[in-house]
Amino acid sequence: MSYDLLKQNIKKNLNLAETELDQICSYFKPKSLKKKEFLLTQGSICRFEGFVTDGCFRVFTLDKKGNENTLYFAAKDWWLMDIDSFMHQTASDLNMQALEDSTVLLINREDKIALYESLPIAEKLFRIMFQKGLVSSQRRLVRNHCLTAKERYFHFIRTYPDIASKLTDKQIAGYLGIRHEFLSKIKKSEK
Amino acid sequence: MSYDLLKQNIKKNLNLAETELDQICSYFKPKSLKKKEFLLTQGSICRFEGFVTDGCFRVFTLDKKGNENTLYFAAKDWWLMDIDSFMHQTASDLNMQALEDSTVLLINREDKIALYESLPIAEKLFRIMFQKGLVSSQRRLVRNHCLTAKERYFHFIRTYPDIASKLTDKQIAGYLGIRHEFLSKIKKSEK
DNA sequence: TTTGCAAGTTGAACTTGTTCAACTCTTTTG
DNA sequence: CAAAAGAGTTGAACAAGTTCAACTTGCAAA
Repeated sequence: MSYDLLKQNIKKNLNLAETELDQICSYFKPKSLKKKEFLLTQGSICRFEGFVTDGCFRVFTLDKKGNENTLYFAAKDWWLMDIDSFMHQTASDLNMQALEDSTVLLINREDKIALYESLPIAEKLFRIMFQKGLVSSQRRLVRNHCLTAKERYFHFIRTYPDIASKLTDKQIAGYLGIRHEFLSKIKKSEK
Repeated sequence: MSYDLLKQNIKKNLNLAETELDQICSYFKPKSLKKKEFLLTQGSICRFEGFVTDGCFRVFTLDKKGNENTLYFAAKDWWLMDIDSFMHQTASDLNMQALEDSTVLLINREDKIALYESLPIAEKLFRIMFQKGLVSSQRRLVRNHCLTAKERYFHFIRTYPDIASKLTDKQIAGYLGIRHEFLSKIKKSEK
């Protein structure tokens, strides 16, 4: 059952009682998407926070030059959200596209607020989750400055081999912040 | 009084009662540092979370090549912490140096845990704070990929003119992820 | 099966940013 | 005040990454 994966994920952050886990899960509704379908598009308002139970998503923005810049990938057991757009109900800068047939568990804004109110320990859970998210985002910032594109590429495929194997080189390049032609040259140079 | 600034900062995130604000503040102890003094050095364990009431800090890592990569600046009314090292009491990758004579309010780990236990709404407060921190970190990641060094420079000095004015070009370059010689050329090219 | 389209490769010319060294200008500090 | 150290500038050679165009390869749809 897909809620088990969500429960396991939560328990990695905070050890909650089974009833609390059930209560949290009760707010989440499953949704399936076909490959290439969008869960969110730039300009619209993000009305959910999501947890991937199957498949994989790509979260990216389109800049003025038309480049697709990937903020992160969300595979099975990862969270998926536009925090800012979800909290303030403002237009999102992000696109979320399924890279394969995928399923997510979604919670909407009213239910998220209700969850925080009915189960105050959920605040701690998400406090811990956002804390961890901030740590990894800051680490990535530092890596982007200290490492060359080649070093970042090998760091990525070593750290997330399972995700990397599902991606095209174009998608990986969009995450590394380089053009796919250059990634092709990187791969040729050291093999 | 310096606790007023902390209270105002907290209220920007969550509207708490005066007694709750007092309770939070009671855990924070002031500490003053002279210009160039370090609040934390790479390799040691971060035993505090801090809030700057006066002065300005630079939070950076030293990479293998000897480059100082600045993660962020923390001026008056900003928070200052190594989340990861503080939570897990592991060696920090960060250095925190006062750029001028400065004062911070510090809370240690035991007191932070006690705060969360005695005042559960503090979880919500920090959940919101970390959420906002994650949003701005992710925005910066995207900017670093979409914008050129020149664009990032002008974005920085326009967004944080008060902080930028306190910094040397070397320090700004360390934040932008470029060498200070190149920043010098950027400034010459468009003025 | 064929067609077509997206993914990946390659080369050449180009732009962005680095490196190093020499120099000037300020700011500390003894 | 003098001396030294740090901050900023400049130029020339270089390295990293981009752009564009042409080509190949793999894959999906009719």
